[in-house]
Amino acid sequence: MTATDGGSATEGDGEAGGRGAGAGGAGIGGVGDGRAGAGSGGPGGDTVASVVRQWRAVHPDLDTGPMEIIGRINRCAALLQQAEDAPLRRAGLSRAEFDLLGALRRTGHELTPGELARETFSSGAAVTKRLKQLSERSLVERRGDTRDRRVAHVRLTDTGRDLVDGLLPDQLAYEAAVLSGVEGASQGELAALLAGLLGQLEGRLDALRV
Amino acid sequence: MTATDGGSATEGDGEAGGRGAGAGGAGIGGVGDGRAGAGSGGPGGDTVASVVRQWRAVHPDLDTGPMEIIGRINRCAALLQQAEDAPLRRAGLSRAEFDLLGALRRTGHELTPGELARETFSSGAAVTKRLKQLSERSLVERRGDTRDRRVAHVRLTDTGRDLVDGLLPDQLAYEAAVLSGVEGASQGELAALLAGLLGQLEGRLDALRV
DNA sequence: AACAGGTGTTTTACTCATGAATTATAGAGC
DNA sequence: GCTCTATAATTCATGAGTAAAACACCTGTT
Repeated sequence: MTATDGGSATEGDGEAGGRGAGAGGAGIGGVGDGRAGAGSGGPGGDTVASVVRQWRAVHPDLDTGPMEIIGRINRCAALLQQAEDAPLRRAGLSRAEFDLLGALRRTGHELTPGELARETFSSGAAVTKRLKQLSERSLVERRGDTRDRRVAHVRLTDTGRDLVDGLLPDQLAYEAAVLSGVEGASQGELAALLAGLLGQLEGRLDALRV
Repeated sequence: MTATDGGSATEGDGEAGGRGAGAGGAGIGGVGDGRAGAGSGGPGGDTVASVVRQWRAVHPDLDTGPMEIIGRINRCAALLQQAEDAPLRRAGLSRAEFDLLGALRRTGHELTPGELARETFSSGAAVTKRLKQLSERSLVERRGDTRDRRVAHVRLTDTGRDLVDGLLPDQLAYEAAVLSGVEGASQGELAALLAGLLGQLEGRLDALRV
């Protein structure tokens, strides 16, 4: 997120912790958190709307359209990340750890550290560290490949599997509650529009990485 | 983002930073980055869709609806954050730094460090550090309050103002390019739906923070 | 005037994630 | 068999961000 976006992302998704973790900045938006003084999103507007108004007052000639989408996505992500992990924290897991366990659970088979890194969108170093901690907690196990001794295979222990399976319904219920303010039909539209955008982004980002 | 979300946020968002910064994890999604092996989003679907399919295969009884929205928001935010800062990096600024400068520019007046923290959705300590760096680069200046000597007032230097004004059009053009794959009418719908969601989140999150 | 309590900012200690370097291994070409 | 290159995982050094402690200062009360 950038100052143009009126939102913050965080630090990292799943991943970025140092930063991450941190929730991103406020973006062009630099919107603040709702408690913010400046753009508290007056009557009838979210904080991004008020940031956009500020920018338009200063630069009336610029097309602020992109901010209204990108800023809101970043801002929503930042807020959701704070909210989202309540059920996880009760289980003593970080989001990144749950992501890793979830990747193993949903694929249903062993994964190598490299595959886990790609799957969870994080660096190999981060995966190495998480695997160490998770295996100390006996949630995952590693075994070496018999043919290629460079590679390891990671799988969930029974305990790990049970933990994920127990947590998942809580997490989904929590997320459903977070979204409950949005009408059912709108939720469907939103999901569809986001799918379109995401498809474009996933296909094109490399090309745009100027 | 959590494993339920099929997306990552990155490296941090406005607020939470530690986390952040990193590009978040892949969420229940743990979707990977598009280059990921597993859920490469086969024909006709983004990566979140394929993650959702994996979860449904394993837990057919669960309602995966929330993942399709939250996962995509997180994943979009993660990808946008990587892409977004291309113009910024050319200027030698991080997003967080640009957010801070942008807050000063768009409000049009001096802000205290505390106000900047709220405005950019980050911690006071982070603002202190950024101000130090930005003032070493002569992009901002501080002055003490005459009445209350605890507080400082920060303003853009002319150089800082010019930098923001020069960067903003590039940043907006870049964001417009990123969104160009989405039809104009859909962009409007998307912005409106996100505004609705964000309004809900900003109003309700405290209540949900169980 | 002195104190108690509160607020704004900075400092400190720590965490987490990254990229680059490192180690160990595989496999192709000669 | 030996060398060269590529790949998988781990370790190392660094940077960003946080929370909490420390500081500095204000303000109301007695």
